[in-house]
Amino acid sequence: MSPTVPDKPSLDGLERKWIERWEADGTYRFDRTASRDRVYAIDTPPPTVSGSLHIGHIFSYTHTDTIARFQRMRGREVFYPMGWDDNGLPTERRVQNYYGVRCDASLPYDPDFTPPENLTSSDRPVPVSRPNFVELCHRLTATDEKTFEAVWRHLGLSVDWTMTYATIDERSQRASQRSFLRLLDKGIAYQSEAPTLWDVDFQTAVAQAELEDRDEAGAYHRLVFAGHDGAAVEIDTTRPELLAACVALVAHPEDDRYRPLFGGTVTTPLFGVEVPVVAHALADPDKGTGIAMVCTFGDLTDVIWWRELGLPVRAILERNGRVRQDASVRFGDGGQAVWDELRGKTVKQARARTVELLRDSGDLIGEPEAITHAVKFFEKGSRPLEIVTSRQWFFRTLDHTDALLARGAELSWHPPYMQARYESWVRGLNSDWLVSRQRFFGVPLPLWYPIRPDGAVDHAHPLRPDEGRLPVDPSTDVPDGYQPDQRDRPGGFAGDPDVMDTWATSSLTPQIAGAWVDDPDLFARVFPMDLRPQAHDIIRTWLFSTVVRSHFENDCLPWAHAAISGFVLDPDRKKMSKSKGNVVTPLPLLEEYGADAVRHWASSGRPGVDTAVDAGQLKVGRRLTIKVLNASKFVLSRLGDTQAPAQPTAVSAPLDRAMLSRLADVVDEATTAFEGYDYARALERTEAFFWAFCDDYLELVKSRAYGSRGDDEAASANRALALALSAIVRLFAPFLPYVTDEVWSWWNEGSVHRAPWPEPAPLRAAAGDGEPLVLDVAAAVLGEVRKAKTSAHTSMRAEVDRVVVRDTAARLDALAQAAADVGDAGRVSDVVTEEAEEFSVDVTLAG
RNA sequence: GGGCGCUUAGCUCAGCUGGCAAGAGCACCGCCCUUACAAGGCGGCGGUCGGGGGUUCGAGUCCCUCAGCGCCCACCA
Repeated sequence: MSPTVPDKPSLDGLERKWIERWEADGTYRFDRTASRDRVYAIDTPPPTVSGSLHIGHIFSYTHTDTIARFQRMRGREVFYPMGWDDNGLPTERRVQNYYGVRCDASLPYDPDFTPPENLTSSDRPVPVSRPNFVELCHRLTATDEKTFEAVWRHLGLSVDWTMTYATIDERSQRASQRSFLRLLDKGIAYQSEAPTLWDVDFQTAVAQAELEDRDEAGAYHRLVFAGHDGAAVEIDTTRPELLAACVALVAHPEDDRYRPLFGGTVTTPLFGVEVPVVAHALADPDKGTGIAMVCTFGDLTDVIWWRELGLPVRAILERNGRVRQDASVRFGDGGQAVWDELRGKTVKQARARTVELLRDSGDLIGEPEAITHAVKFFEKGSRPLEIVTSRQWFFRTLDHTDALLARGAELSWHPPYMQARYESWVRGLNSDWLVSRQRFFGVPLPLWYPIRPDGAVDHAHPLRPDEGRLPVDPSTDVPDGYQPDQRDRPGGFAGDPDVMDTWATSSLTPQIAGAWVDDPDLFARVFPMDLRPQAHDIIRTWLFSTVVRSHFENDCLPWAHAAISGFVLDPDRKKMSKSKGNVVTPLPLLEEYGADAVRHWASSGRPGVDTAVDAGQLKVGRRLTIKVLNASKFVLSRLGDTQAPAQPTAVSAPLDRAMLSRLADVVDEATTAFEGYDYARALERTEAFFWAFCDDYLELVKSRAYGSRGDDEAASANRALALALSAIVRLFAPFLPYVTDEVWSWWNEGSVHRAPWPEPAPLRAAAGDGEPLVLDVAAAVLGEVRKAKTSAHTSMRAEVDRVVVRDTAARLDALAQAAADVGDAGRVSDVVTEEAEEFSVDVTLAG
């Protein structure tokens, strides 16, 4: 094919052109007839669509895309779907704000409902039924997904856009519910009425994986408990408002100060309740006064003491975080009056009032001592978590930590040290995986419960659907053997009101994308997958939970490799956050620098390494893409001028052979790097070669390629240029998909992204005995000539009378093989050599 | 408290299994309209590779130790 090169190559319009072409040609379409060994399957992270795309998304998805493109060029059929994580709390919050509504599950469905218009921030949210609310969630996520897809296409992700899924769609719900029921059969899923961490604003239970410690201002309050015979016991507490929930005092069994009290009782201040003094090894003699107040429940240590010491429950907080109206406690003298003061108050208010009362009664010793301490929060929450007792569903993980650690060791981690995070998480697990949530927009737990004749719900005997009925919504669907009018009636049934945690569904992305059970043929071709790409912050959630599900469901790892990306930091290397206002949005960058340049920046961030947004680096990428365009134009213009020989010309000139030999090494290095998931190294090697190729080789060979040394010499140069350009464009293709496909199209049929990845062997064959030293010495001498011209303030076109090169015999031999090219490139009339120990050059300019 | 990572030119970072007379880009300074490229090219300035020990013919590269920064984990009255 004779090259067709534009006169003035430009980046303008390239992105639109190639986005359309790739779509029309189905360039990235997955061929599902490919056998498993030819398939490379990627478990793409489904981005949360309830928000805007973040530069961090651009960063890590680009990493994945370079690997996808490399594998495709290596001949693998790449299974590269895209999911949308639209299920869960973030969507609920966005829908509430966007439409100005609030879900009220007690309302009936209103088929004519339309959301309020012309919202102002002062409008109170409109209550809507759960089905109406879910409709709005679907409506908004559908438009959000379109926006996201447009950005991904702009970035040039080689996703197969015919294969998308959403974590709330029917297929995901079916997979999620099916897996839940199977885990129920295996005894992995179980329900339990137990104290769990609870967010009082979102009014839902929260799992260990969603916790976040935050440093909060607090205070130690020293309180006096009355012992027998007028003795007093002092304790320190940060939560005096829980005094009414106190069920015991606890100290270390070896603590001589308190040993005499064990087995006896003391009386709480204010409330006058008698509580036991008990011993437990977890009590730390060095903390506070060495003896602690156990409340139901102030923190997770309280839960342990309560459980292991068989203490009673005195719960005083409602699920909304306020003190209950009725205490389940019999108080001593005056206790009821104190309670009356506190009930209905928030934790904060109750704390303040309690302290006042304690001070008045003389039970507070000294003043509270201000401290800063870590407090557990729901990662999306704004108030500290409380602990309340509720019925929840769990998946057993604690019994399986050894197996899960073994799975972690089986997985190939890139970079390897990320495995340590997984291990420390698994080793630190302290509860089973809590999967039920008291929310609305999620996959429902596929269960109902019989209602006994006395009206009590019989949670111990859940009613389950056959798998063929899935997905089901127990709030509208009816269990087999029941009629709709038996819902919530004695002798009838009740639907489980809860939904599953978002991770309970997104942990099945390999099964969902691979159409587990629904399409066994596809599933067998793509599962277990090859790659899970993701950022390091969700190792404990998404990565861990996916390993758990695959372990139980398929008895294998879900993928062979995990490629962990770092974070994107702002230009000052600070973590980005909305509150700091330093979040960089990707679209302006894509528009200013172009997708290839943005991808170039992203690809320069090495696996797992946090990387700063860097305008300089983006400019470099922009410059590189323009350089690729221009260098290609030059090379192809040479090919166009030369009569294409029937047989490819041999590469005869030593300089050409040297360049090809060096290039073959680069191909080797880039290939090895990519195989090890180090896309950044592959890029760095390619780029370094390319700039040297342009600055040195092209300049050295230009004159000869134009025919200054005759046709045979020109043919060698042009053959080498053609081989090099073809390889270079393909090496860059995973990083710079737009400019490479543009350039490739100038002299090739078909997309470069379906072209074979370059092989070193043909380059080595063409290079023959090529000695890279020839290129090195020639470039070094040319550099000295340029330096001389620069310091003489003359043009690079200035003629040079004479150049004397002193160097070792070996290097002078190498130079001799390229002396004519050096002379032409430097416009040197006479190149003279003298053997010497050290390299040096004398340049005598003409005139 | 345990663990992981980082510390190389003013800035952002490469330097993989030890051989480097220490690299790139940006920034800075200077030169050049050179027929692929002036939204460019060429050249220059700039570092005792965080500190201290050790192994070695040889250490930015391996070992020990200390310090600073960042992150992960932890039952944090």
